[in-house]
Amino acid sequence: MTEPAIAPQRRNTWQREAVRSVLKDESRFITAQELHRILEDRDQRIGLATVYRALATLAESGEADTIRGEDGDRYRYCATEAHHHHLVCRICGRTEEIQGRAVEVWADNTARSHGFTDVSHVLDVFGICPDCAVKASDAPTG
Amino acid sequence: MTEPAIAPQRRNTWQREAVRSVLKDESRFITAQELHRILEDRDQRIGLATVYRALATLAESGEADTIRGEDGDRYRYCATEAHHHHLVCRICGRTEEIQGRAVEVWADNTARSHGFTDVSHVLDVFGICPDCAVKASDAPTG
DNA sequence: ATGAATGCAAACTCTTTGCACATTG
DNA sequence: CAATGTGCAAAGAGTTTGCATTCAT
Repeated sequence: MTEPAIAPQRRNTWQREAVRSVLKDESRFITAQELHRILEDRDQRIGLATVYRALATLAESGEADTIRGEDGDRYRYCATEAHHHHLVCRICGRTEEIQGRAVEVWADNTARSHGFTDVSHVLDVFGICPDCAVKASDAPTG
Repeated sequence: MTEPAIAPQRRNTWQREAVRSVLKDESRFITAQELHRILEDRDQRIGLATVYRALATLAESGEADTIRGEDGDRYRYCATEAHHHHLVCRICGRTEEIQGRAVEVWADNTARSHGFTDVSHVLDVFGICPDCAVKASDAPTG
């Protein structure tokens, strides 16, 4: 089913480490371009293409999670190896990893009852985080 | 909170109706370009930009659902007005609308326990539908 | 009539790729 | 030293937009 795929060797370059580092510092999903700009602001000169490639590699190896935003793919460092979901702040983007055994079971059963097999699912929860809720109540009407 | 938004007027053009029609015939999420090609195959000459605009309008009004695929945004006609999720065949794309009260509650509670408010969520289930499962078992090894 | 919708092409944004050069193991 | 990774710029893919024209109301 899957390709013979000889596991490609991976070299440790400072670029790749820099990308990983930024990802670890962020608690939200960010785009390749955002990450690239962050590195430039730190005077870490790196090619945009390299950032794209590094992120793709990290995602492929499971070190990072991906979601598609309206402005492109977003990446986030994975704290948990295990299957999990995300609780994302609609305003600041801050993200927390959450789990829900019940949901896994529900998804599985529902799909099976429709005759589907090989079931998987995507689930993300959105809301406004405590910090942003406070700021919002402070904000003027306009 | 929301804009004053004077409800924009909508005119009934055959183009918009054609897009709606294709969408109703499909049981899967399709891209603007796919839909455009389907219309061309029917000798319905229509601008690609018009298809994009029509789909955006339908999505905005809630008549269609959207998801982002790797080849762009995909649309599907909404059978249910109410909140629902999708069970999508990973092979043929066929999609069924499903509901799960339990999941709604779980998402809400989980988010709240993390201090999040104004909660919403996105959930899609993927699998292989009965038809495709059969075809797969028929298929040769290579 | 009159303004919303269409069609076309140009413009845009995000992402990928070809290739020469630099690096890692 | 051989395979990988990097950087840059050009190419791709999907989507949006400006504008003159057409059409629904």
